[in-house]
Amino acid sequence: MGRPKAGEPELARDVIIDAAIETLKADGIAALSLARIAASLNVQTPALYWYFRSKADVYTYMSEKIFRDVLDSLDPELVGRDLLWAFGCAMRHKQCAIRDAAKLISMAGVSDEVRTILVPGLLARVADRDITASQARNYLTAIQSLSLGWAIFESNPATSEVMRRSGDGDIAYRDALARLVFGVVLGESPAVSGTDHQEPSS
Amino acid sequence: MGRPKAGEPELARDVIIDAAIETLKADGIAALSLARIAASLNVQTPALYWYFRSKADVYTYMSEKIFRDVLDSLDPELVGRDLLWAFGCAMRHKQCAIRDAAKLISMAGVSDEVRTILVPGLLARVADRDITASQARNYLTAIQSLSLGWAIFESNPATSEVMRRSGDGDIAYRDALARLVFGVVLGESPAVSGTDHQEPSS
DNA sequence: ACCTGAACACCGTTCAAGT
DNA sequence: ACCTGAACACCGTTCAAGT
Repeated sequence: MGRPKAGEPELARDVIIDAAIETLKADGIAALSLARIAASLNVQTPALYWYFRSKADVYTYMSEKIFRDVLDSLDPELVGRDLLWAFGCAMRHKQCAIRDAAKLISMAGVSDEVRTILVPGLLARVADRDITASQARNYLTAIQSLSLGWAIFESNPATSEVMRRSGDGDIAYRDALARLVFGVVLGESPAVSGTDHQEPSS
Repeated sequence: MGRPKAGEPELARDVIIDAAIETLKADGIAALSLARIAASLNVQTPALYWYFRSKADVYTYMSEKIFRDVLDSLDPELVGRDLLWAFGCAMRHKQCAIRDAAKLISMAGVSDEVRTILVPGLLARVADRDITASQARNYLTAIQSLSLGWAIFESNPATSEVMRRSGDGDIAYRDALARLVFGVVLGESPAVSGTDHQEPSS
């Protein structure tokens, strides 16, 4: 391993992205360098430039992969506010599962796939009976903003100390999410099929 | 300039932080290096290490300065939800005024001053008649998360293209903020003295 | 006390060269 | 087509040395 191959290639875009996300999980975004990603693949750093144009490019596709995983975890039956709620829960679930995922997303660009296919597809499912296309965009922006900001706040040890270090962070998040999505003011979660996230069926 | 001084010092923590924020405004966070900050002060890079322990330290105090400016812009009479609303508006106003302010905050640490004085002071003012201390923390977390995430989303050119490129971003933000703070579902801004931000009176 | 100059390890990126 | 090795500019950080 590590020497030029004459057979099938050693790397692939998916392999690199997966390794990058594993490195992110393990060491956080501060340590996420191309050198470390390459080292985890037993490859020299410039090898990555055959598959990606820049480090920013790697970030973009890491972000796409995370977003796609979130979408895949959603019940395809869901529409409207129920879909928004499930999306908000799944987004938070993913950000808890991958360390610094929110910071990665905040630094990363948006791929063509996400911009022209995934987001429009999601918006189309959200725009149901009583939600216009414009409202769908606004709701989605609010939910993504809330989940992104919340994860970033929680990742800061000083902040999370201020903001209480018990297990009620989830409750507080779901409270805020419910206010954004359903307009309810307090307490009981709305009646939603699959109030938690679902794993992809594949 | 640039040579060791025998008189009063050329630098000071405030001067450095101000120069850093000006550099941030001008060139964005990607170009915010200690070398650039030092160059804008006609000083060598290691000089900054006399005043700050690390680049992270500089970031922390840049963030503190921004937070303090936001707090200073608030009407000291405000309490409870009215204060939360004004804080959410002022936070957004500041993030619009300083490029990449949200990304800076998301990367920066929290200073002792912010953690032990400014935030507790704000929380004490928020916890009014019908808001407990615990609810105040949760509300504040939600508002800071929303404003932070919103600014980050808007800063991404691809995202803001998807999310409509008209001037209604402000309306959408205030809508979401109103749902978080007051629980109202749509439209009219609540009756609040000073629905916009105020400049510091000093 | 306050700042410079030189040095170090690390990084992203490019590119000729190997297979 | 796919990967290495060497090189470049830049970065954060340390530290002895100057005033």
